[in-house]
Amino acid sequence: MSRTTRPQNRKETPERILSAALEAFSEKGFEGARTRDIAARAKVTLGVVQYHFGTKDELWKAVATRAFDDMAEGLASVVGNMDEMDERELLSTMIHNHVYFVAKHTEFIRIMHDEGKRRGPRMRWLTDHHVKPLFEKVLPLIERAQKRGLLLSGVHPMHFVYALIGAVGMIFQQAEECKRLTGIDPSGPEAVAEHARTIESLFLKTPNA
Amino acid sequence: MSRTTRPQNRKETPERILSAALEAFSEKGFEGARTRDIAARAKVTLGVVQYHFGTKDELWKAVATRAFDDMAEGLASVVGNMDEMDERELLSTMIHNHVYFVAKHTEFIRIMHDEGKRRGPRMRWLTDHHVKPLFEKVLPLIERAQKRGLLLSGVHPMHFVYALIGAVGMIFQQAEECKRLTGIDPSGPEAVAEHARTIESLFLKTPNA
DNA sequence: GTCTATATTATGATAGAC
DNA sequence: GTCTATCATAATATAGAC
Repeated sequence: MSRTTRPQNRKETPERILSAALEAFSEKGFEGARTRDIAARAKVTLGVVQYHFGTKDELWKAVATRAFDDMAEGLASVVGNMDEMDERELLSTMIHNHVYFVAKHTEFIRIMHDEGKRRGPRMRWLTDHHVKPLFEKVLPLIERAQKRGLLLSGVHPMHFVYALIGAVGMIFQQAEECKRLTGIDPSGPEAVAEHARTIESLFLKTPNA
Repeated sequence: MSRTTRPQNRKETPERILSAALEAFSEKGFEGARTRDIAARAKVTLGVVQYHFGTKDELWKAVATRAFDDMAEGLASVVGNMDEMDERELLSTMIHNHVYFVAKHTEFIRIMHDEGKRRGPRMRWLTDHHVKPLFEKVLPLIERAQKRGLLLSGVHPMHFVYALIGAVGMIFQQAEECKRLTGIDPSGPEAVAEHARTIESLFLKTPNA
């Protein structure tokens, strides 16, 4: 019905390539992913990928940017209407949202933690362009909540933040291992809900203490 | 003075190769690491690496086995003399030891979390040979401590365990990012101590509750 | 915009001299 | 046990036809 007659490939080519690249980079890492494979997943040839995105490195940056924007957007939407809820409720919502987001977008988290951990140009680029801006936005929220006794105080927020994102993400990052280890898929609906409860119990202080 | 006259290379060749490989795999991942580079770091040639360890895959397994054994050993030594301390003290010691271990052996943790997260033969091998046996040894300890109210109860131990190892390890796994982000080296002595305190406060319940 | 063909490079693995 | 030389393969990147 639309302008073209392609039957199933509703998405435009660059979008398909981006999705395919996200999958591939997430599954295999930057070095492990093959541009030919990405092209094949997107049902195009190598030349097309390079026509749209240039080098493998530029393709990776495009993928990382999209992944990060999606995550940051989720957080921002909550912070956006801060005024409508009390602070404890806000933090609880943020934690739950984030657990659900990470569970639903395992690939994103895997890419973040994949290159983010290595000394190298991609780690520097990712940190400078995406992680640092987000970190500096979240930091004051943490510090205020610490002062009000809603979060563990007496420690540098850095420790709290890394403990939190590690606690939230590890089970999903290691989802394949977890499945083989326990037989349970951590991304299943009950598991996600239980993980969110676990994280909230551990990290958000009970009001009546 | 010893049998040979090599000036600095006290360690035997296979041992040097193993150390070099641990470094390389940790920095670049399995695919990113180059056997030629590993050989160069160990001050030998490619042929020598292959003489001692065969294929790249076998070399990786040797590295992973050594890394895992080192970690498991630390835990076992604590559990070994359980009887001499009360349970709370035991858990506290385990947590602190583990934080210090991970901080000191960033490479180990990076390798574990690197292949452990991908579907593939290395993940399966690692899980079956190392992760699962350790997990099954730790599980009863967790469950008992949950029953006694020392750890968060009412959740499947799986969630607790992954939250804990994530909270402990993420800051060290992402050490390079953390340095660039905050200017602080999380593996420095003060940072490690503070992280251990953070983890204990978050995960080990206070006795007077 | 998409494809094929080619250039260039570099990998893991092998074979054999010393 | 260590080295060098080489093989077979496969990667990214490029150039140009359609």
